[in-house]
Amino acid sequence: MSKRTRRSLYACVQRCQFETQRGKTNPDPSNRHLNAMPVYVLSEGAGPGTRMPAHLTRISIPLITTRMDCVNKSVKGKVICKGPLMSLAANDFTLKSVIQEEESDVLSQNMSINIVLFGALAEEFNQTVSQGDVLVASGFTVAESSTFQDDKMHPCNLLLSGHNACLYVSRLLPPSDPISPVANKRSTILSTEVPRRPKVLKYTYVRLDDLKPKTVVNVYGVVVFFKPPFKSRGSDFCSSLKITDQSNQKIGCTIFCDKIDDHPQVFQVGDIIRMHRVKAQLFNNTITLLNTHGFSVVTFDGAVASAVEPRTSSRSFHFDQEDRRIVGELRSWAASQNLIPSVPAIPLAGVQPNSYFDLTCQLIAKASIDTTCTLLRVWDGTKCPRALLKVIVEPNVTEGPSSFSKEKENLIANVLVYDNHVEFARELKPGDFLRIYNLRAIPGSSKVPGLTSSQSVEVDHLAFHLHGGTTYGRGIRVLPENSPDVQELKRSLEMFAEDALSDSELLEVWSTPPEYLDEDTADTGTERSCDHDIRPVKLSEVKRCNPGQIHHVRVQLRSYKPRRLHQVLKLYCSKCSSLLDVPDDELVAGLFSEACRDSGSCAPPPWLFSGRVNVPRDSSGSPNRALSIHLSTQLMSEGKTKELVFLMGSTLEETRRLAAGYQNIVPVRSSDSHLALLDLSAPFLFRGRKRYYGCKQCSEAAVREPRTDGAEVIDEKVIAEALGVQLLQFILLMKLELQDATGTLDVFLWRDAELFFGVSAEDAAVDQEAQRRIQQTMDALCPPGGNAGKRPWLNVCLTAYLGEDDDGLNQTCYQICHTTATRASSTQSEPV
DNA sequence: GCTTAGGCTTCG
Repeated sequence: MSKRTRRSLYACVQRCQFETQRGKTNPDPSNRHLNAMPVYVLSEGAGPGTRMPAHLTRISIPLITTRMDCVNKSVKGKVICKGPLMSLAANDFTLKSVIQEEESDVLSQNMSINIVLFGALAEEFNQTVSQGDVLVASGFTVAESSTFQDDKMHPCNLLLSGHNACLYVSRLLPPSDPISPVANKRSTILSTEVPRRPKVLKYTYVRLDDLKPKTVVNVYGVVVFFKPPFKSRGSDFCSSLKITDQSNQKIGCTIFCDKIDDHPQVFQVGDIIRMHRVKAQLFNNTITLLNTHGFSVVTFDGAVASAVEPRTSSRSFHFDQEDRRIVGELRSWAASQNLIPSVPAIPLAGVQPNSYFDLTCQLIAKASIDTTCTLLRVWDGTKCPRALLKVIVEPNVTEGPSSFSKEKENLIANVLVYDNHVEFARELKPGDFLRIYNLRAIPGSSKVPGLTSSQSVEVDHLAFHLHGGTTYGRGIRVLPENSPDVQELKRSLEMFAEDALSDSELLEVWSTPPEYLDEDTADTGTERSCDHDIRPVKLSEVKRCNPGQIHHVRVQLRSYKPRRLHQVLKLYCSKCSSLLDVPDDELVAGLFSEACRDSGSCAPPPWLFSGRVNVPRDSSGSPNRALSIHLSTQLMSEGKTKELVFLMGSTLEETRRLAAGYQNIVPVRSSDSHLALLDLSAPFLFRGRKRYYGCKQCSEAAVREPRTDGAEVIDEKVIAEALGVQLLQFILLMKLELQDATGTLDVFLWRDAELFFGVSAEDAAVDQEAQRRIQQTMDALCPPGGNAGKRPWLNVCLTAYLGEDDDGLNQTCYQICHTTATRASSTQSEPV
């Protein structure tokens, strides 16, 4: 923007304020052109809100209705369309524009709305507002949209005219103009208006080859070795670390703190660590670092692609763009140095006998065997191909459930922890997520306490031992709920959620301890299923806390989005974390007909047998077509002709019909005379009514033969792996507005959405019953058109975490976890 | 308030 335009805008603001001061109210629309109605242009770079009147309550565009009370309400959106200034009469104008609510994470219909401006406001809007600007409107009225039938946009229009109408406009500062007058002006305002702002501390970090003995410094480094906190002979826990940086110096660090929470949250080699106030000291002629008074530590995941999320128990810590930069540089440097171990974490399914490995798992139950040995019963959702050691213990010494279904029993590993780890294990609770470091898999071990004589003759089983001592970083860490590893683990454990919900044994693990249940549970719509030992707090208190904490709240559901429940369903890539809408049938059908066009002749690979199949007719009597199919000769020889076919030249509808007769259908096309998969926007696999999608970014898709190893079930995972497809996961994503006496809070429901609804996202994609259940749950928690009195009170567990807003700035986000909607008793048609 | 550990497998 030029200086000149800006001056005129400021003039406009002043003039508008002048008009406001005169306090004229002019309800007569014929006079509206006489008034200059305010278009306030806010400081560039700052969002609207910086100088917005505090009495305005923002209302979300999808929630606008003609029945709403518009007094003191505001609406915010980006100008996505600006119509021409139209003349109604001499000196009277109107202008139509479309604004859209900017919600990148939650999409809903009705995110855009027409706004119609009249009189001088239309003129000013025409002169000062551009497409792309973000504006906040207030003093509007709501009318039915006459164009709703045609544009399908929003059933309402916003009308802005008269004295009360007001627009606040903001636009971003062009990055190429860093010393523009506005930028200068802003900084002047800041320094004069806020002179007592606390001085921003600037931390300096010493490179690891620049450490001088007896100095107290701040350092950054990449962890190349660590021992999780262990009890020292003194009064503290001790963490032992070795870190390095671009100087390639490797420096040992020893941290003593009496609380484990204050120790560095290092979970794996490659993590990035920042320490403030550590002392360099000579020991054996080598520099080591020790924590000193005022010590603080923050750690980060070391993966180049992961979010820069500080891990700390500190309630306040300094973290800015400079830190972000340093972490990024250390990550890329570490990646180039191969510092991150090639075998990061091994699931139970991948354990090799006689190996040492780190296991990420959930503790299901534990039992003391004797003073030097404790049994931890854990699972990670994968099945170890070897028979596992069985340990029999008395039910009365077991904490957590003592018996399980056969299916689950097969997934449970018995871990025996010895000596110093026994004390640590005492603090663990069933349900905890753990990483056990340097666990050893021992084949055929027979001399185990608690073994029955009949089992001791079994020699082909694997035993897991955590030997005494701390060498090689041996130990156990409780992983925080928000760690990506835990989230991934939970996703795999959720595969067994159906068992879990019906298993009485899990109720033992998960049920809320009775002392924390509220008295009036009759009216609650949700139940917490976590075992956090914390008291419920008010939303205002939640907002005052730093991210990284868990809160229990008692709230009502004020609103939610998206309102259209099919939009709740998303596709998620666990590798690159991208989130996609599920493609609609029209788009998919288009991709199929496009693929039909290039289904010319091609030479299939030798492992495929080619044939033709007749498509079952549909009721409309469409022509009977024969399509090319290809079957794996290996599977054919095993008589499994229905298990997997590659189908060419079919329409979406035909594929859908054929899917009734084949377990797995992979649609293919001809590309440069060889077989290829369709564009990955289309499902790469049809399994009955279920469709599976792959990530475009993370897949290297090609038609390859699945390794089936005889008995193995051919499912979407086996096929995705064979085809080089990174399988996208169905997830449910919603944004809920919670409310209690102290205010409202926007929270996400995502990670535990399946638990919340008792419905799997995959089922929600195909099963009307599952969809109905989600709808009924939301209707029960937030009755449509109902008043606040009808909304049940909900007991909710919230996790606060650090996320990034659209501008890459840190923002505290909230997520509902460990919470289940109770089967609504208020809805009549609830299935049993 | 002071000390603790200061890597480097394996009894069970």
